[in-house]
Amino acid sequence: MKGLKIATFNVNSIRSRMHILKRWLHDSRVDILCLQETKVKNEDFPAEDLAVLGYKAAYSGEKSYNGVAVASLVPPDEIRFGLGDGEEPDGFTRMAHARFGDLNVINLYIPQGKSIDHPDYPMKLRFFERLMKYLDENFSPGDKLVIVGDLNVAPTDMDVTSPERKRDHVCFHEDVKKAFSNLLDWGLVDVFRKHRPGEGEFSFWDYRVKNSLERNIGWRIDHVLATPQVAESSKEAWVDRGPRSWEKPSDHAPVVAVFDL
DNA sequence: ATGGTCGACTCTCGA
Repeated sequence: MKGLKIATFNVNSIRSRMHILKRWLHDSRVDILCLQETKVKNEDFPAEDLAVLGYKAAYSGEKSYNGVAVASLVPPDEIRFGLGDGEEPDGFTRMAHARFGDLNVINLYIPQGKSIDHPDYPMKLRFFERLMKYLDENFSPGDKLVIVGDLNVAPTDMDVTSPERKRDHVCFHEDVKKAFSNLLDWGLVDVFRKHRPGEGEFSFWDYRVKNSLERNIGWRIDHVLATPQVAESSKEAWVDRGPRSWEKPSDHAPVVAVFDL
């Protein structure tokens, strides 16, 4: 497939972001959109609004927190949610695995971790380990696999403003950066970085930092990773800042990558 | 800028 567009977007509540999502999907016509932090129970998911735009959605959410969804112009052949390893939290609202023919797409909302001395931080690191196990058990680097989502880690000094002040941050601590690099070492390529080698390429700008978007004080924590043959087929990648400047923006902007598979 | 602002929900938590 030529020009297959895959995108990831942490919407921070899909219902309060629907006006943005509709406009953006109308304009972008991405083929596969992976959403995080939908913050909605399945019974309240706005599937009909997406269907009107031609998108079929599969979703797994809960009240107030977390929630992932995969919206696509062509529905996946198969989709499952969670890590399925019997461990808690099972990631049911943090991980989706969709298969489109021989292309596998994993959509992740990795736990943020709160602070490095909070129990959620080791839980976050454990989540990465469990993800690695999932990859080992289901794939090899020779398979066609794309992993996208809010991984809640800025992998290098280039991926955050003032890295020297962020060494103890749960999205920049050396242990979580190691977890990210373990993913790459497994056999994944940072597709966004491949196409965008420059500084200041962020996907998240904190609400709490005044005029963070205008000053570009942000983080690159939303990622598109792919196995080598898929990465090799990628044509371009970008952060779409449009939705971030629209009315009632999310903290995050969509990250888009195009593949000729 | 150790403050700040959203979203969802009971007022405080998560990010």
